Amino acid sequence: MQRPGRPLRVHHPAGRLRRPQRAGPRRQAARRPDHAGHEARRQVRGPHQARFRPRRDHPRHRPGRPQARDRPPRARGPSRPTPGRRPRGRRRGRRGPRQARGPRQDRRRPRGREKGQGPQEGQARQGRRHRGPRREKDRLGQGRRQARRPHPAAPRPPRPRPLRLPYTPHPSFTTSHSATRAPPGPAFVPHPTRGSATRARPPYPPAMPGTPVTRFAPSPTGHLHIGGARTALFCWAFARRNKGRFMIRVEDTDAARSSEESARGILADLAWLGIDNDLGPYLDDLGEIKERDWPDGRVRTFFQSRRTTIYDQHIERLVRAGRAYPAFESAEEIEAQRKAAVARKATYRYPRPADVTPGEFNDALASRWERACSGARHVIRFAAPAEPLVVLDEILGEVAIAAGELDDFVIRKADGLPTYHFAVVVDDELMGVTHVLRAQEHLANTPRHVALQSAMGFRTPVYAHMPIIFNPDGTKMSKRDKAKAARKAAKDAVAKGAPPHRLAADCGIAPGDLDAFLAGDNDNTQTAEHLARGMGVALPEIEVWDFRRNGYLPGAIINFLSLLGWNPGMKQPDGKDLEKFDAAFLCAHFSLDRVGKTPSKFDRAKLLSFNADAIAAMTDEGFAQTWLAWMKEHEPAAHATIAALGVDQRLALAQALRPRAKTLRDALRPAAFALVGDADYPFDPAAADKHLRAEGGKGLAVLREFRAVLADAHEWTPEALTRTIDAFAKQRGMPNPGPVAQPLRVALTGTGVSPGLGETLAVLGKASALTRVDRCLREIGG
RNA sequence: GGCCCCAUCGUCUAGCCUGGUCUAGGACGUCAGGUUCUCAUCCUGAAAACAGGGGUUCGAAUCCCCUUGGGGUCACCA
Repeated sequence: MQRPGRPLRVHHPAGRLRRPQRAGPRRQAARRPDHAGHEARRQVRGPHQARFRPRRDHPRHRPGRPQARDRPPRARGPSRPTPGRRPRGRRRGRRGPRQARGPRQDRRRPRGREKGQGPQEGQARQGRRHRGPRREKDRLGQGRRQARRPHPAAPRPPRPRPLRLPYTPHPSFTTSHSATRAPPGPAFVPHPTRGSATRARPPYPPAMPGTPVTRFAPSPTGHLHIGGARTALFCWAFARRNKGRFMIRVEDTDAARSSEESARGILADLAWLGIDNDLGPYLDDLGEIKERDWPDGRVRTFFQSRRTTIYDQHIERLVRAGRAYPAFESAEEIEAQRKAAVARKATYRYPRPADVTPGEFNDALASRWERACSGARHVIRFAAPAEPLVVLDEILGEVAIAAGELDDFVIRKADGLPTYHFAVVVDDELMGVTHVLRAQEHLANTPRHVALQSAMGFRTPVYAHMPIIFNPDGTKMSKRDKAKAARKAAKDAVAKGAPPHRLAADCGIAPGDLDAFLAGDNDNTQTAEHLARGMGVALPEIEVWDFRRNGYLPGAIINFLSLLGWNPGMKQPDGKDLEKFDAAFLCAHFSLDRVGKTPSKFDRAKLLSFNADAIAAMTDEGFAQTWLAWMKEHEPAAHATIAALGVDQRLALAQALRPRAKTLRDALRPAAFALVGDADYPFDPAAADKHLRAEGGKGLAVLREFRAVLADAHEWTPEALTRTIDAFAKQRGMPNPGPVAQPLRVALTGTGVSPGLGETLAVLGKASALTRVDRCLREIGG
């Protein structure tokens, strides 16, 4: 057991991977009362005692701290040892050889120790001179930190020790679990999307024992959120960069909201992005979910809902160790208490029952356990530790949480399923996860996890909390945004006089569902989408699926997402910042120490620009292929028409469309002329007036003349046709081809806007082009 | 409200760790020109930021403190 008042230190499974204690955690430094006091302490305190200075040393907690103006003069000069600095801003406090200053000599000291009592005079100075090399290339985003060793003369800091519990771990913790329902299946089957060429030689060197294992753990309650995709991407890139393994685990412990269909969709989106996993579920060629385990088959299934037996064993272990207990209050009772607390502006914390003594499986707990086992409805709560917790975060630095902030949270719900906190901790341990990269919204959960790990004797993985992605307006990007947008559109429509029952019928929604949705009773995404489709309203793109459907390229999304919170920090030969790169580049260069702390807003305009550039970078052939494949999935009718075109025509179309398409869906609009029959498009009256009828039908006359030229053309390619138009204009003494091009454009497409005429003619083919011109001359020319 | 995190152009960011080379660089967007058969692409240019205050220093975007602002989290959701 930890001594009270002493922070629980996290420790890492693989000692060599573990970063040494940071010397410059922002917060600890911030607690320094002032330079003078600091200076004195720096001189006299040995490194190790300093490490356990509890946070009560914060200046705010210490009365009568000296003010700045009371400071004595300080030593000057460039060689003056710099006091621990407060890291600020991006990356501050996470780079540089801080550790070598001597481990935290100026930050932590045991409670009660006063200035001037430390034995190691001058230690800090020495430590500083023995800094590790600068900016050395880091693996695991930690290399720089590894270089920061304490000075050899410095006493070794005490090793963080795992908490011991009065039990031996259940054999199931390290071996296979026959109780789980997972099919046996082969261990480590090759990834289907890697293709046969790479099957013989894996694209990534084989993972060695002790290499990092990251995981992406989605909850299958809907599509893959774009923020989730970023998390998955960084986890994946980190694993690839460090020759580790990337795992997917399905957190489906919310029985009411989880579905296998969602899991399938998320897996498909991940595969579409090109994020492949070495461990956990994947989709096979038939779209069936398969799982890939460690070679020794230790996990069996990565679906948490199938692992309840395992969680139950750990729950019992915890209860018998007196670190968890059954509680019998109903959810309603708790809710009432919480509301009451909120009403009197107090923070609600679950009050630990008087008969529960942490660490003791006494009679009271035994009878609670018996009552629970005999079927009484209950939850299991964790007896949270009373001591303060400190969590090391690769991105944020050190995050401390005061004692008593944690209450006895629920670890197993009344339905018998574990809560997120518990399942995560158990599975990260059992599945061999070494690095947890997740969104910053989980930061506040981390102390719970660390406390749980300590209580269970588990290792603590390396944590890295990534900045959150927001909407441009600063609100959190959420699936609810879709519901909000749809609700607003629908309410507007109703306000303008559309009867709700008509709206529901038009959109294919049950009237009751619509009422509930409009009233804000639920944020059902499906209802929102039906509504949007029925009303022809575009919903905000929030999920990967939205971007996929709207014709974004996975490469552009990967590139854009990478830049949300990370950047390579490299220049191009022309001196500009490097920001266009592919997934392979990311896998080669990703590191945690270039991940920022600042939340970012999701700028669709920039993503659109990235997508347009990605399309511009394709070949015409590649574009034609990708576009066709996209249409087949999302616009089958258009696909049928375009697929019927000849190869040359398709290529001409690609050539025409590619420069003016920002997305694959975008290409549909300029392609409209090719999607209609020769007699099926109307002539835009305004365009016809302007380009054909104006000035006494000048345009019509030119068109009539050019029709003859067209009829004589034998080389029917975009380039040749463009030359024909130019030559015709020149011959007629026109300053530019406009006077012939615009009438022709209206004739061929019905509008004044279309791709280049060479391409347009080539796509249509000679017969179709002449038919269209004739029809125009007939209908407009009379 | 408690606890925690964050702070450079409108947005994404470089620079910060290791203070001077920063009259702060790039990208997206915006605006103004130009090329072009329309639209789009493309080219050139411009406007645009170190949140505020204090401290340390010969010198602060950079180190320290405070304030302010933004965000996260406080579930039998994950």
